[in-house]
Amino acid sequence: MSVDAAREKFQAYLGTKGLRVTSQRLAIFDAAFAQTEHFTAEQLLDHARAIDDSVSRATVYRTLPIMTESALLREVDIGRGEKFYLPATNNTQVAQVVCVDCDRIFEISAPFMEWYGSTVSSKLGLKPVSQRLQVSAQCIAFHERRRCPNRTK
Amino acid sequence: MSVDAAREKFQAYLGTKGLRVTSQRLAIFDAAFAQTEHFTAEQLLDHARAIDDSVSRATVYRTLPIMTESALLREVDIGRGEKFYLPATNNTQVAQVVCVDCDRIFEISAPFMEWYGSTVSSKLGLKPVSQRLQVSAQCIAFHERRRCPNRTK
DNA sequence: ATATGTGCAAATCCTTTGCACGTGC
DNA sequence: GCACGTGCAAAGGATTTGCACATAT
Repeated sequence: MSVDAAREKFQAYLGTKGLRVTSQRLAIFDAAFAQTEHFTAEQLLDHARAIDDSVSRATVYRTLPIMTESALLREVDIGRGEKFYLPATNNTQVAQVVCVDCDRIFEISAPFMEWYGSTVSSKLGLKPVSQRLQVSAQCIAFHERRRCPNRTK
Repeated sequence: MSVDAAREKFQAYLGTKGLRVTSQRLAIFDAAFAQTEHFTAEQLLDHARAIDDSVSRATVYRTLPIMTESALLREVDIGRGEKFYLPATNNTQVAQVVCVDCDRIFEISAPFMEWYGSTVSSKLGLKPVSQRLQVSAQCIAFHERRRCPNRTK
């Protein structure tokens, strides 16, 4: 989905929910869809402010749920205090591999995850809503040098 | 492993690490191993204080990492703000199914998880450290009544 | 016109930490 | 004795919220 198509989807979603299209929400949207990596709320605030410096932290936090509910963003919680976000693709069956050396998050297709959720839930008399699979891992070759080849900073 | 064996393991672990056996640590240990369900730090504090009312919140938070490092407790983070703990079994390949209606956490054996972690990590040139698989699910039969058959409270 | 949205700062929640006193070894 | 442990209260970091003002529809 192109950024333009996504932006239209965002505006359409706001309309159907009786929510308004504001300059701040558009700035936050544009900032989010300019990202190529996972980002935090704080990073999103910085980028959104570069577009529209009236954007506040509160509005970022209020807009993120709207963008995840409308399936424009996917939220990734790897148990690190802060949550990460990513422009959503149509594939929701995705696992994360987190490098403990560089903290980078790799998204990996995990097509069996949904099957597993159904199998296990039905045994308990439950209906699966979502599932997450996360692997923590460390660099092999570079571990002794205390440096990760994936590290960018 | 019996509670007595676990308590000895705890004391042995403290010894090898140059840590001391204190009445507070023992009270926290006993409180933890008296639990049959997942518990939070706050709940553990309550139960530990019933055994030894000098136990403080700080000591609970300082003791929990010791008990997880020594593999006596397993920490379960389901992305709910607070972490849950459980006396550890020898099976670490366990997934969680969380009922969104009653918040109850079910532990399910997931023997393939480790295999998956290795497979995916090695493709990225990483060495798997740990993995977690969690399914959110809702009650089928009782959902319309807004009540969960698993709910205890 | 008015229901929604906004920025600000204070509040919240779980967890961690500095410090002076207490205690196992 | 002294290193390690403790309780208390304050600090911490991410997120949420109350309020008065602003604005999209």
